[in-house]
Amino acid sequence: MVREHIDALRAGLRRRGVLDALSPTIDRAVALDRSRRETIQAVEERKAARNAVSQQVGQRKRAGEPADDLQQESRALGEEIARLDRELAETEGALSAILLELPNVTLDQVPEGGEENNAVVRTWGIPRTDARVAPHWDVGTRLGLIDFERGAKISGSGFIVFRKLGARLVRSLMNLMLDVHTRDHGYEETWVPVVVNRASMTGTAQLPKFEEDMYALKGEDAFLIPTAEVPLTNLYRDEVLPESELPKALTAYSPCFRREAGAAGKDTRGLLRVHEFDKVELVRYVTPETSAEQLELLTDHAEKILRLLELPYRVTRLASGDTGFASAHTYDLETYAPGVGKWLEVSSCSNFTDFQARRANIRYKPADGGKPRFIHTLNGSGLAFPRVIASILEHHQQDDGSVRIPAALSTYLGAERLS
RNA sequence: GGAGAGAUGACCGAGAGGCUGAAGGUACCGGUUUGCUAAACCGGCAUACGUGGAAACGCGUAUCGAGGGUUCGAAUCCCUCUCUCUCCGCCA
Repeated sequence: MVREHIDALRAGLRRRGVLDALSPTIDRAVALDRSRRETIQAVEERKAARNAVSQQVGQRKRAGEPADDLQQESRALGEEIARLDRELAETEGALSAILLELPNVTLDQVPEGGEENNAVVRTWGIPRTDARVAPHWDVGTRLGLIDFERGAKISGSGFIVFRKLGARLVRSLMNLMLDVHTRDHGYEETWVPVVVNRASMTGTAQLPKFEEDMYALKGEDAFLIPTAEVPLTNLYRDEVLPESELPKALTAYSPCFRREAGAAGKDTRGLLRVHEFDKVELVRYVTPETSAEQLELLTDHAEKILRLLELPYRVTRLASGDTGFASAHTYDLETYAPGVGKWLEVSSCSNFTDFQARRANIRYKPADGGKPRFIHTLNGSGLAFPRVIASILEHHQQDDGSVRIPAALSTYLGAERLS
């Protein structure tokens, strides 16, 4: 597959700005692929010969004739086959290891270059610019909604305890988001395990590249999910779906676990970067022809939540170099938090094209009866809670220090104001 | 956690070292025929990789849960693992 698209792959890597680093790797993959095919030919030739000889042995035995010479010949072939098979396994192992290290190729509308080329495609609402807004950790603590100290005590820094209306706020966000996505946007509600096996982590491409970023279970080859994308996308791993079931839209609430190794000191204050957080995730399984428009749809579903929460936001199209490893096209949704004076990423909506589908082997049977094809997968947060909470506590903060709760949320929370 | 049973094509289900890519049936597709909310008969009906070919298709290899082993030869024998079912234990 890579063999036929080698030029597209090189161009894609160049747009990400990683071609120079990965060029030798590609050369190696091409060489391994050639070697693989040569070895296959050699080994299959010998297997064909062995099969023929073994047939003759069987015939002679049935006829009561000795077959020692043929058995000798076959044994010799068998030894060669064993040697070539080992060689083949090594080559294929090396090749697939390389292929797992190669990122997805971004789509044409994605700008080249790094972060500096990210482009805001639209905005909604008006960010507050007054300097009188307190940061969310102050408000949250003062109103008794968040207990940072005890979270750190029982679990470590980056683990949050929500209390009273703060805890209820978390539950309200979950209900609001799930209700909107299932009722208004047609997603199937699911509830998934937060522990998954290695195959699932590989299927959505968290592995092998990002193993150090995740929590692994001791004594088992299992991990805590960094996002519900993992169980939701792996739900149909190794399956063939009828085209009539597409697009298939799934949503799930889940806690998400991230070690955030190497992120110490960067945006870590308060709720901005925590090790365990809650999120409602959106996943879509679609046909290749529709994935571009489906990304627009999914992104709008996520934006809808921000509008209901009356939080100003902007949508950014990530440049190639800033687009995630597995993604071909990503929109980031950021809401403005005036207390910390930052745009907070609350959702990342991506089209993975067939990148995950190849790894997870998810296909669909075309309605016209053709051969199964890889589907395209998309996902996005709809939304991640902590930064949304930070934004609510800051953007909706009143002069008297209380926090106004927008109407869509107050029905769930049972309160129109936090004070 | 302990004991036992099992895993074969879309599905059901045979096979118990070579003649099995795999009987038979169901479903599905094409055809014939009987004139009718259908039956009978005939034919077709896996995937992947490699290779040849413009293509139709041909050839080779692999695949009977997964991986290893025994053997000239494994769906069939041995080992490990995974999953399912039954019983016991434990538990929200």
